[in-house]
Amino acid sequence: MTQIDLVEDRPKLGRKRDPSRDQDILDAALDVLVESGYDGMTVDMVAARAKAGKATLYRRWPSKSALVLDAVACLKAGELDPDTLPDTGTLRGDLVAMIRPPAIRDGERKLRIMSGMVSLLADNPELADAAHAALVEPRAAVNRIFFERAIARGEVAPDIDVEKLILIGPALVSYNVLMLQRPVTREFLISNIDKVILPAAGVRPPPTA
Amino acid sequence: MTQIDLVEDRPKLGRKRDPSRDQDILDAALDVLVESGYDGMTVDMVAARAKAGKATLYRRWPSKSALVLDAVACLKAGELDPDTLPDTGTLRGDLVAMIRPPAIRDGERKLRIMSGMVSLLADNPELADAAHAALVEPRAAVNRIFFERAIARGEVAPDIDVEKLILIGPALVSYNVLMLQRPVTREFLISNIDKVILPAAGVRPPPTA
Amino acid sequence: MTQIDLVEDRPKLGRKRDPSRDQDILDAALDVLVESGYDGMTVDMVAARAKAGKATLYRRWPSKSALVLDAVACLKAGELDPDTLPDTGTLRGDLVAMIRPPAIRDGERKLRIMSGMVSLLADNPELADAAHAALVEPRAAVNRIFFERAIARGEVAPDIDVEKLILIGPALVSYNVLMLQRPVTREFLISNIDKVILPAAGVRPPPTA
Amino acid sequence: MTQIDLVEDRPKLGRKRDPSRDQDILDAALDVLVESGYDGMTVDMVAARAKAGKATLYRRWPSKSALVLDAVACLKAGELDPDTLPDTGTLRGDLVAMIRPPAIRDGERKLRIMSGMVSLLADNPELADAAHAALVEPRAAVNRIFFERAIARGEVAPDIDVEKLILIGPALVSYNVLMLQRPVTREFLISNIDKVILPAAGVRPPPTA
DNA sequence: CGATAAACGAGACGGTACGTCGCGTCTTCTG
DNA sequence: CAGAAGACGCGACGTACCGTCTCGTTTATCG
Repeated sequence: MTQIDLVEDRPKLGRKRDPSRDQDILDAALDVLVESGYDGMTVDMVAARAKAGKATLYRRWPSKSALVLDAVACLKAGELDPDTLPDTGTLRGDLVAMIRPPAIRDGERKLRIMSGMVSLLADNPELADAAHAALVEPRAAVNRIFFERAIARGEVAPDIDVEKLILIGPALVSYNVLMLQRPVTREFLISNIDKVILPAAGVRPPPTA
Repeated sequence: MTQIDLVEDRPKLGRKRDPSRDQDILDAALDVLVESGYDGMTVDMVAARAKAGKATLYRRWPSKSALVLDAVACLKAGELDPDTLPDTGTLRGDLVAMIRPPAIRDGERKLRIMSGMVSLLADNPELADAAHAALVEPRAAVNRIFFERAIARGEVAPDIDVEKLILIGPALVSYNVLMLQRPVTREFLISNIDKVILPAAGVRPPPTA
Repeated sequence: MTQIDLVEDRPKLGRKRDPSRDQDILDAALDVLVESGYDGMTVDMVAARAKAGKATLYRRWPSKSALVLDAVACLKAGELDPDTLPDTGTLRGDLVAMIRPPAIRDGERKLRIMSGMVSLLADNPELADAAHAALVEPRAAVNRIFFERAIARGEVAPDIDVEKLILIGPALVSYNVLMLQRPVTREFLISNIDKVILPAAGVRPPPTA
Repeated sequence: MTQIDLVEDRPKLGRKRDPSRDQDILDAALDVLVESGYDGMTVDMVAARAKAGKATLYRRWPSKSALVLDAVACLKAGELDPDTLPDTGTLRGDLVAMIRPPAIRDGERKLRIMSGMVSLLADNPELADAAHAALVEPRAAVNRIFFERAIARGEVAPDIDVEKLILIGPALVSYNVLMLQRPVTREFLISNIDKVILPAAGVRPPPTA
């Protein structure tokens, strides 16, 4: 992702890079990142945890920040499997069904990981793309499916701005976690749905909300 | 803001702190911050730019992050003067009237400055409060005024969650700038108002939108 | 010695270098050098032993080798005090009187220390001068005194090449220790005097030798 | 020399070692050694220069130092051929006849090469032996022949310490080159003969010296 | 003659030391 | 005494080298 391969048809002499080292190192980097935070993380820590030499790391990534970003990019959990998505018959039902403790924890973890890297994104546009594809897009894709189902059902108008609506939730959560340092609770997520997302989608929330 | 004064009644012996140095240093810090980013910024850079010694900086702020945060906190432009706020008679009119190129640029600059500090917030709750008070609250307060006017006018229902609504805009903008690295355009801000904020407030947007 | 001072009349602002650190560091360097040898010695070891930061070392010496050489240059023991020199009345007596176990051990130690640095001398002529002044010259000066006394006594001809004669002993010892890795014994030193130095000086050695 | 063959009766399967690589590598090692000095030399440099892989080097020599020592050991020029030795009829004539510009240059080159390895000798006694056999002994052997001739001629007493006398010259030269970093000149070598070696041998030097 | 075992060039690997740079503190001198 | 200048202890960074291991290829001997 971050290392650009310029070679065309080099005869590939010499020992090949062991691809399994990549994953070992990325795993180690994630572990250390979660435990120590970006600033507290050390390249030597990662190398030691992965039982690798520092040169092996720097042969693959040009800097600590590139390594960390790649590690985060590989976080994409498998929650986006369309077969396991809930299908409750209503947009609200689907959105609420996605609120599960494991998902909350996973999202909060991702966000805290991201927090150390926001400053890196400004200098590396392509890294921002990678982070987006890895962290944002999977969750947005789930929402996109829900909205498309709702449009097919006639539950929401077909001319709504789906791309904007699917980002409202992530945006509100990110803002609360990163900027306001508030925890993510089920109530907060449900109020986001009922008070912002559904109205924006033109859906009347249930009277109890 | 961040520097806590523990002294009570020190006889203030010797030379007194030159208060003008504070502003010089903060200005220098902002300059360097904007030019080099948080990670690229050095305390020595700031001291040299302000023609100050490092000890003078550390006598006033306990760390680089505190200094930077204070510098950012001083960015709060005077736009929140209630007398200069637009009053167009409609909620949408007020919100749209706040979209002015200088404000956009200023906000975008603040956010990019903030980007380097997101990681600091996680470790320093009080810094998070300070950042919130300095950067988020002023803009939120303006929105709060608009919403309260709209409630007084009967334009929106009095039971809406004002505190949540006033943060939708900042959240969407932050997310787009920091996470997605997208520029802030007038169209984007207006679509936020018409497609998210106003529906969430229960106000029917104009048919042209 | 190794750090060349280019300044002329700089106003000497800021904190001064603590000269006592120089000695602490040199002492630590010598300790580590003797314990671990040149190749086994680490800059971090020296810094840790001296309770100094690596930057403090590198502020004073441009490299590990320069530091080590300076440390060795400071080895000059005070054995060359003219007042404590033996004066036996004969050249041979004086030379033999200098053969004392402590001096042998000290000389052997110096040589072993030097062994790690011979390669450094080739690249740094001025360092070679320093090493010579510190390690060779003191011993040579003692010999010079003995020969001048002998000349004054009429024991040796006044036209002998004193500068060459005073180096025969050090040269033979160095060669045996460094090249041949042989130990320095009293017998070896005495045979040097009787079989090489005295004949070269035109003095008939005693019949027992 | 340095590589010890432990095999007994291995069926010598597979491809055999190409003996020509040995010399290529040693030549490359010497080139790099002379150009860069011992510390500046890298194993990769040698391998690249010899168009060999590092494994090929390490299959033949256990370490960089062993390789270098072997390379130096192969420097032994053919000057020790007894048939080509001068035979002038006097000890001084023979010794002086060995002073030829090519020999001076060769000796100086050897010594500078040796300078990088002195530190290795302390840790590797067997390497010291090898170095001695390769670099010292050939020259000493020539001197030994000269002295034995002189004894046979009755020019010197038969009870002199030949083994010590033959090392005076090498010792003085080594000391001047390695320690004092002085060049080797014809005058220096002749004065060694006339002022040190011949007196030590009990031979009266010519009155002109 | 084909299989097999080892040597070969190339270069990735784990490890370790180097020399640099940044942070936050301490020291010296000047106003 | 505050303040500018800068040295200090500490520790992470990114580089370079050593000696080993792994590729794919070449070469010699064995079955």
